[in-house]
Amino acid sequence: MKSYDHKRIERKWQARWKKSKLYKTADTVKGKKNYYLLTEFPYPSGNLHVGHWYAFSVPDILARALRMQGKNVMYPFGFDAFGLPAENAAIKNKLNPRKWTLGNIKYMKKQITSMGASFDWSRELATCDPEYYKWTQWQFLQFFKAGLAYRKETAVNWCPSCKTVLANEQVVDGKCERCGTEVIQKQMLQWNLKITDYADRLIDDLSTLDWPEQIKESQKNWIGRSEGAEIDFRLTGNVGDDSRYLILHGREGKPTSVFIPWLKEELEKAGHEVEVPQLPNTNEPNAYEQAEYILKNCTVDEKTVVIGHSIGGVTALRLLEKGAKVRRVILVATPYSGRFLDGKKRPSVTDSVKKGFDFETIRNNTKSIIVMPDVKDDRVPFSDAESYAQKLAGMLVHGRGEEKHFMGKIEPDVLMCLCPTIRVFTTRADTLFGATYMVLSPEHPWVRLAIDDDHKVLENKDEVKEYVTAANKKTELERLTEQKEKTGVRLKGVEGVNPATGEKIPIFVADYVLAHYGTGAIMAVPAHDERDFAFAKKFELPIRDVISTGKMESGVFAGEGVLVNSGAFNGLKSIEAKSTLTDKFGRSKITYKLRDWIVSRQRYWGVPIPIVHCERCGDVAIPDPQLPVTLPEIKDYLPTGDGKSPLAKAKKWVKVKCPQCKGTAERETDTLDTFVDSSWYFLRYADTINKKKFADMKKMDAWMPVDLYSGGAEHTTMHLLYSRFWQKALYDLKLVKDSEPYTRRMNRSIILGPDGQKMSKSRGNVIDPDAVVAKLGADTVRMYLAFIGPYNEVSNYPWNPDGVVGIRRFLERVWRLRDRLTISVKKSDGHTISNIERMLHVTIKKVGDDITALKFNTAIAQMMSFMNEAESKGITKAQYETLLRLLAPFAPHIADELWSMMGHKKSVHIEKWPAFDPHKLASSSFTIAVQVNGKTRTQITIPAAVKEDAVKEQAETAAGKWLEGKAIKKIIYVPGRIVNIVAGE
RNA sequence: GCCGGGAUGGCGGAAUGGUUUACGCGUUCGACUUAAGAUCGAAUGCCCGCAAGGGCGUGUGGGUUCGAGUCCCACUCCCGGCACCA
Repeated sequence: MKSYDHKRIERKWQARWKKSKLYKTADTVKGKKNYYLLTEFPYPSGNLHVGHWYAFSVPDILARALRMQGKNVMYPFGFDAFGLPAENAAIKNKLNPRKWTLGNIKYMKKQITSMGASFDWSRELATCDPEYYKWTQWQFLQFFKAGLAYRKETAVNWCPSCKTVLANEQVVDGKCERCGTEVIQKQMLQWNLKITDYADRLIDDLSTLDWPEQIKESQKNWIGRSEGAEIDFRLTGNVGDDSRYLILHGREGKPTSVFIPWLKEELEKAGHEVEVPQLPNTNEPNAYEQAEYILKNCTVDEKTVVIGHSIGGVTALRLLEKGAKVRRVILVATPYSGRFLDGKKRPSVTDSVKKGFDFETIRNNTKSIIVMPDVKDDRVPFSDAESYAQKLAGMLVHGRGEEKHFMGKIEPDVLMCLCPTIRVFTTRADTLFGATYMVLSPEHPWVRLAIDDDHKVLENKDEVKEYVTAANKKTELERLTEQKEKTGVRLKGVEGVNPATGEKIPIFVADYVLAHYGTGAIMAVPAHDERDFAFAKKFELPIRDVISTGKMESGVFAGEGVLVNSGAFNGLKSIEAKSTLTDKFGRSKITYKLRDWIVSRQRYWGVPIPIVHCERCGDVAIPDPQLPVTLPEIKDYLPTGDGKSPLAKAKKWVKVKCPQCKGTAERETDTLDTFVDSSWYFLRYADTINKKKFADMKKMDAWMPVDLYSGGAEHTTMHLLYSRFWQKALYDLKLVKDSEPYTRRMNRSIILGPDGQKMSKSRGNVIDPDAVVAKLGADTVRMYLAFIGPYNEVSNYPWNPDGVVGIRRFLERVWRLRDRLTISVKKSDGHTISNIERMLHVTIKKVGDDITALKFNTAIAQMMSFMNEAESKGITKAQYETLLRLLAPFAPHIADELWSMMGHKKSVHIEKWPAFDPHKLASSSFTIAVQVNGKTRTQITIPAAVKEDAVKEQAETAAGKWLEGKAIKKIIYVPGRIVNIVAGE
């Protein structure tokens, strides 16, 4: 007969499957359950490597097996087509990124076809297709309208080589993940997504998922939730102790609104006089009227600090305009120019707002102005605060509201701005008695305030300023690596008050305290914190042990202890002391390491952010009918270098009419991070062709959540976290029905070169799959990759060129076996099952079980064992055909060829998966081990039906040699396994 | 430092508390061949022994058990995540 010609066979069957549309998946099939098998879609780099084969052809085994087992399986394919390489190629070789990408996709599709994978190509997608990114933009705008997308000036990771902003996840060891260049810090206005709002749910919902523990742990670490306490430390010294305070509430407010009662109490506790008037006409406030009212009814003098919340801040400014002279003005979540982020106007307030201010008079009538917007405010645009701070020559403080727009009952940032208090975060409230000094980060708002303040708060302002300026120049990494010694400067003229002991303690600014974590300020407990200890040693600060460790030597860091050994809490356990002290002096607080997701990229080849910047209306969403905002064609893809995207060069495109006021405006020129594109592609697969929605709800319902998602371990804290966030955000907007996208996830291993090293051109150890396929066939390559190790565990497997040959041999043996099939002979006794029939049923069971468990390697091993037996004993036509059906998912081409050679007209891939007969699994007799005192000595063969006593007797006889001179104490018989004779002297 | 995962022949790996090393590769011997390759058959954990057989073997040390790769305790090393995160 013909020999196994893989080239002919693979070409033939790939063409037939395509022609008969064998893998086109309907959304519903009567009587079949849907199963959504997803593998991470690739970037169209232009060439298929072994990793792609491993990623796509091995899960195809599962897809095919589940189909034969009666599931309606969707196994889709697409391309993550936006991103840097296309642009780099464009810059380097003067190619159009679109043409380059589309060319690569075309070529790769051809290569992928050679895998013989059962992809449903009718659902193919590419993220650079306007029909796709129209919906990326649309979803982004839903988030924008819901306040989940916002623009903020942030210190961002900037790659000087790629000339773009990088997400934290793209910075590895302080270097650009892509090009290895040292990343620097740069202040830029960036689009952010509020993933931090979802931190708790992203952690808590992990428990509902069938994911490997390793991935869950990684995500938890990344989010970094830690439960601790915030404790307020009052300041004393040159902090304007004789100030009196006038608090002006906002629209629809009163003296008991929001944080006002709390703030009043806190200020009075510190010994200040506080006045909170009830302003007139709060429903439709008129700032002029309110200012008049204050002048008439309240005390306003040069010791007065005026605090205006929201529209109350406008009143404060009008007050100064009218000539009131005050010590300081603090605008909390103010001012706003009469428009809101949602685009709605509130006409009743615009009169007294819009009129424009006499900024000069205001500046002259106060010694300082602080503008403190809430960085997470979703009502008042942050940019308003920036421009007002500039016009007022005021200090801009990036505040953080407990509630958006500073609407919380307690707003510590407001109190901090007024000087008397610094709030610290600690997980060790039990060590409060040991806090002997405080440290603020160089970026701490109060430090910025103090060095800019007209008042003489600090006695060594210049020294502090110098330190802060130097620290700001460095990146976090530089601070860490450049200096092993702790540095810092004491803030002279102010002291903190330890709320537990009442003692006055020094305050330092030092860069070992991080600005973005907790409150950016700490209470230092040198006896129980290594870092504080090092700092205290250097600056000769007191070290007080408040936890009895028994190990404490004078001046030596004591580490963690058990019992609190201080004043009122003597003998209390740490945990008890923690909660007691937290309740008494602070409040419990949860912090996260996770930061918001910066999504803007100063790059051409990405999704344009569908926003228009209008002088009058601010940031305005592009209306739905105008979507998608398509990428304009440009000539030069190089970034401008000043932080702007190459899109800024498309002048005609940039200039638009504001959709709201129809005046001239400019388009946003940044594009979206490609992780945005991939945050929802799995939803689109459910309904790739939909022109009215990103996907039809019913169709998504048919497929989502994904049953199994296979992908690379490198996406654990990036794509996997982002897409979970995206799904939850869509869920909250009622756009999808599930709050989690993937039920089961597995991370895939990496295929190394034959030398055990990562494949790379420079090492010369790259395996070209096309070459191996040409030589040995796609079936061999697929099956070898499945055989190399368990698929559901992360490891690194070297490609063994000899090992591949082993699989090819196996397939050749299956091919040749067809010529040696025996004729079925009925056993005369009719009861006993032939050994080969028994083994076939064992194989059916094991192959099925192992595929479901993603242990393709042992499934293949079982088929090999069966083949070994089949070759020596011979098998019947029916048994052979059963083997072909088991082989079909693994080696689809050869299986279909042999199946048709057996005389079948239809493809083996639409056959039913063979069922095993449980009665046929058991052997009629078996060999068991005989142990003496737990050591295996010999074996006996016994019939299946034999009684226990007979087995024991037989074992005793067989083991006689090892029992000489010993008394048998006990015999343990485990049916089918062992007999253990326990004997002694 | 904290958290998670792991360590089994020459190699990739199997193994519900029950014959350690299935399956494949490699190696050795044999058959076929002028020869090589391919193919087929046999052997293959280590040590001692002509053999029968014996001893030792799943990172290290202990424990539980009739019996431990598997369960418990302590440790070593490797991989992954986080990390001046208070």
